[in-house]
Amino acid sequence: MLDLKNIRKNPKEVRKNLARRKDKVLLERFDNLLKKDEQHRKILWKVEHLRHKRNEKSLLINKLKKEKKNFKKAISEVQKTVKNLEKEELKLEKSDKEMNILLMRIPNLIDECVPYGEGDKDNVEIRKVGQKPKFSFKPKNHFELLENLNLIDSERANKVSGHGFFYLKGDLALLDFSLQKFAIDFLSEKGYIIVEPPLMLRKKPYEGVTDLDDFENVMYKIEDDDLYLIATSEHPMASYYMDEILNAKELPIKFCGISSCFRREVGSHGKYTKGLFRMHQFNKIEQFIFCKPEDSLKLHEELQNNCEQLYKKLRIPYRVVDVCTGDLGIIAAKKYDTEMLMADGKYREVGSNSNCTDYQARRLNIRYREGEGKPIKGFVHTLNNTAIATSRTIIAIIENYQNKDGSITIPKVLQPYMNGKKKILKQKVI
RNA sequence: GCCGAGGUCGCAUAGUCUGGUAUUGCGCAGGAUUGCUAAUCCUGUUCCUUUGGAAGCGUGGGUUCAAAUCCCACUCUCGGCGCCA
Repeated sequence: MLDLKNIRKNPKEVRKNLARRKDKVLLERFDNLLKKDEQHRKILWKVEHLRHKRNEKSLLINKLKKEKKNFKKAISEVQKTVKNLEKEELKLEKSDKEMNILLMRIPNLIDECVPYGEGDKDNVEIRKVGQKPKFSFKPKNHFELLENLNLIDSERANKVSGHGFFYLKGDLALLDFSLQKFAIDFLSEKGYIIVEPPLMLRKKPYEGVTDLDDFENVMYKIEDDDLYLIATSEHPMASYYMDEILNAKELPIKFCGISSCFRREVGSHGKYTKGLFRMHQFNKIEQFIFCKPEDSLKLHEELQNNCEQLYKKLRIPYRVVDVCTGDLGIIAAKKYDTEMLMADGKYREVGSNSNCTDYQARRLNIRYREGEGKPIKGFVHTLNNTAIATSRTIIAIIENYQNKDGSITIPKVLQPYMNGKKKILKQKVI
């Protein structure tokens, strides 16, 4: 959510920033917001005026009552005002709701250096790291490899849970755990606090952390309860401090979240869906930071550096792209995507690093002050980046580390986590 | 799940029975005073179209000219009991 006061103060500047997205509908929406705000304040003034009239009369009634004078006439007089007020208050309530929805749908102001583009095709490559592996044979897709090794069962998962679910078995399940522990150890050493959050959240925190459209397309709702399965641990970590005031002396606060993630993935059929790339449920180690506004740019780079170090240690070729205006989404002011090289020679997203500035914090009402007893200074900045999403990283490992006989070499850094095993071989059928 | 107590502005606290300007202290900001500091005093500390208004007492309804206060529902926290991997 943007600061309405700032919009009122600098409507032209805000409009200019939004215009960089080259989205006509958005600009119309923004102009509509400005118009609505003007109307809204008129209604507000009217309501307050009527309330004033009523309050004055109320005081008079009280005075007459105390003086044991007749107050019946005053009451019948004020009733007209009250009726009128009720009408205007309904208008105000409606206008207030409309304003809120409009404001919630205005995206974050984008950082100056974000490149312009219409979609993910226009993202700008910043760097490419690692060598493309050379195979003396035609490399296979991870799903085929995993099926041949008896490490995955999608048919039985489909039978019991439907499309998009899998049983990971044997060394594949172990590889998943190993990747998580590898990332946890790395971040823990850097001082990130390990957090295992709730896997379900109420609607209120959810409205704070994400775009409203996500409710239909992404989130699973728990029937009979006001609860949603989390789509990423970013969400429970961001809402951890909801409605709280942090002490700047404690900032930045760095979290390393561990969780399964649940996504409905509505409308993403046909987009490279075979196998582990798009699952309804996967595991992710996530980095999350609360910080002072002046530190967020620098920490955004730190988060980026962290995940790149992990990928370098795993020796998987990757590239980093600067996400363009059209692919940025609503919450982030600036975003880097990290993409790993897959067997078909294409780079695919494995992690996403967002600087949300104060947009999320304003929605969640997370403020800070310079010290105990000092006045509230403003909203904190929040940032999040994937450390390792196991499923997608597993794809990259399987496809980049495959051998001619169909076995998979385990990356050196993961071998200690895999009981010293160096290779994944065909498992017994079960 | 049951019983009990509670939720008041940044923090603490009074008011709730018996409806009538939300009290007081602390913190913070600005000003006055003062060799400096401290103390003291004044104003402010949410929103608005600011010589003035309005709102705000966990949330949402209701009753009323008027609700922190009365009624209903919900929610969270704490304590006790029950169930439980």
